[in-house]
Amino acid sequence: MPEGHVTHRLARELELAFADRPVRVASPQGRFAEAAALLDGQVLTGAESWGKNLFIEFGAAIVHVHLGLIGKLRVGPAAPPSALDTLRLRITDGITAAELRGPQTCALLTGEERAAVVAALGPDPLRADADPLRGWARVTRSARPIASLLLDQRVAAGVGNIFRCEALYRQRLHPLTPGLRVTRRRWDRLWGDFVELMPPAVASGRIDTVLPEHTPEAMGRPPRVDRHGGEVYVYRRAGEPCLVCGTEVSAQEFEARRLYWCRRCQRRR
DNA sequence: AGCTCATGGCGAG
DNA sequence: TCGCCCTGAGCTG
Repeated sequence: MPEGHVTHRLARELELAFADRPVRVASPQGRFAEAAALLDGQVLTGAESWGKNLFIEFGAAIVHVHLGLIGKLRVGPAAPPSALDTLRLRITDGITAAELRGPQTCALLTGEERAAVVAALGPDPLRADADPLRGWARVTRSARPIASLLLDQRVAAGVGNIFRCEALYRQRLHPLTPGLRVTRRRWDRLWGDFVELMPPAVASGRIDTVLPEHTPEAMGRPPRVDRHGGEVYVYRRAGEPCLVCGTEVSAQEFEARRLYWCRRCQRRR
């Protein structure tokens, strides 16, 4: 579920539903029970996201949520919760309810601790104050492959496997290109793709990366949308024809994640 | 009913 | 580099 667009979207949804109102807070599963009891009945003062981290604020007390690979936070009309054994956190005002399951992190933080989490992150393309040069500084002095660097949250906070594969495709960059061989111009364009693609993903809840001239319809093929809901060039399309050149999309395990690319459009150099 | 995999990240070795 | 954590959807049988 979770690249940066998801957590930013959730922050918006939480603010819209609960900001400046007292809420009921509970942890039916029990693992967050002590903190939940402390926050129950308090005013939810705001919600903010930084990369893949979500901060839900109750005055000075901050709930830090990181969904990890399988975590989900669903915000919707309040209804009796099911599967209480996995329900880590529930926030409700009686009208709307937010239900958190399977997070990698759900912890109560002080402002200072939150600042430390943020300080460990690189620039977030979804934040207006992001400085892409901080990411560039790491890329240009690293021999690590660009595919590895793009998942490093110190390089670009909030970028995950879909945005990584898709931005590399859009810039026709081979995933294993060493960072120090990536030119400044190419980095600017990669960053530009994140800045261009991520805000619409926050708004829509899906990741769309395909240019109008390359959509399956434009190429005379049936529409093809990934399970995550978006239209993409290579992500999870192994063996299918590249939308631009028709070559079978390649896939390979790389650093415990699946990497997708077109060996013809993204040549090594 | 069971198995596999997933848009992450951590710590041990 | 690997194993591990967390949950549930989408397959296979």
